[in-house]
Amino acid sequence: MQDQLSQTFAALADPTRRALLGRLSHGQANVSDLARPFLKDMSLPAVTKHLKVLERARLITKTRAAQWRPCRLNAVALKDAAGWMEKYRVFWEESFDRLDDYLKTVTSKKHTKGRKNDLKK
Amino acid sequence: MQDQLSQTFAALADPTRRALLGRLSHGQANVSDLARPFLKDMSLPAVTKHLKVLERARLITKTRAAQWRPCRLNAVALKDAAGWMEKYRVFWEESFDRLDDYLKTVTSKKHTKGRKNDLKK
DNA sequence: CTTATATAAAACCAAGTAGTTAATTAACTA
DNA sequence: TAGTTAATTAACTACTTGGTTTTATATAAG
Repeated sequence: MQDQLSQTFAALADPTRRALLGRLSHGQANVSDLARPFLKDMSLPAVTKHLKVLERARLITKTRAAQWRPCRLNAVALKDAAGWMEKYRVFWEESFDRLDDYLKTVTSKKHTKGRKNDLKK
Repeated sequence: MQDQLSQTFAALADPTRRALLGRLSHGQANVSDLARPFLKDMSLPAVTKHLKVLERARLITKTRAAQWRPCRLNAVALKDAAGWMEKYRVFWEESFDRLDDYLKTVTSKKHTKGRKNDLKK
């Protein structure tokens, strides 16, 4: 993976990782705390790997305290991802706007060729 | 991939696919129109595959018109993804809030064991 | 009926992902 | 020093991804 935005979205494309972020939104935690809820489903190294993905995507930061590795949420990358999505907000904010936009698209493509199809709309 | 949200984020984790969505935000287009800007970098089947990823993630809808396949943006899945991110908005909205949150986390973990470490903060 | 156009499907490959178990490192504790 | 706890690393496997080239299908146009 190359660019930051792709890395962020890729890191979010996994329910385990999203749950880890959810846990960290309540406060910092070290690896075994974070892993505990998942140990019925997967091993500790699997969680460590997920954390490494989140760390490389700069969604969390890991520090050191004795043998523990406290992790904290880092929301900067989330901000960028949310910023990218903002451009599309207008497309879901009201469904009648989408219809309006659709009609504009159709008419701008067709208006040199007559308006037969307008009957249907 | 399993859940809708993961599928959405995974589909967004590629610059080509994000550019395709960007193009579709200006109006519907068929496959070869969409592919044109990318044909220096990759083949047409590659673009078709990207479109299929977007389609399975329900980010676009493909219809039929003669031998063309007009594609349109479908923002519902984007809405859900943006909705998920909303929970984290508070973590990037102002950096001093993050520091405040951090301090609350630290003190709630340590206040039963004395406050020796508070000197450092 | 033949040919050109638009798109999809098939078969393949290299690289990446998500998991495993086993071994290793590092720090505290007795 | 020996043992325990926390976490990482290594080696391996199965699956997925993103690309390729080649082949096929469907529609339109002569």
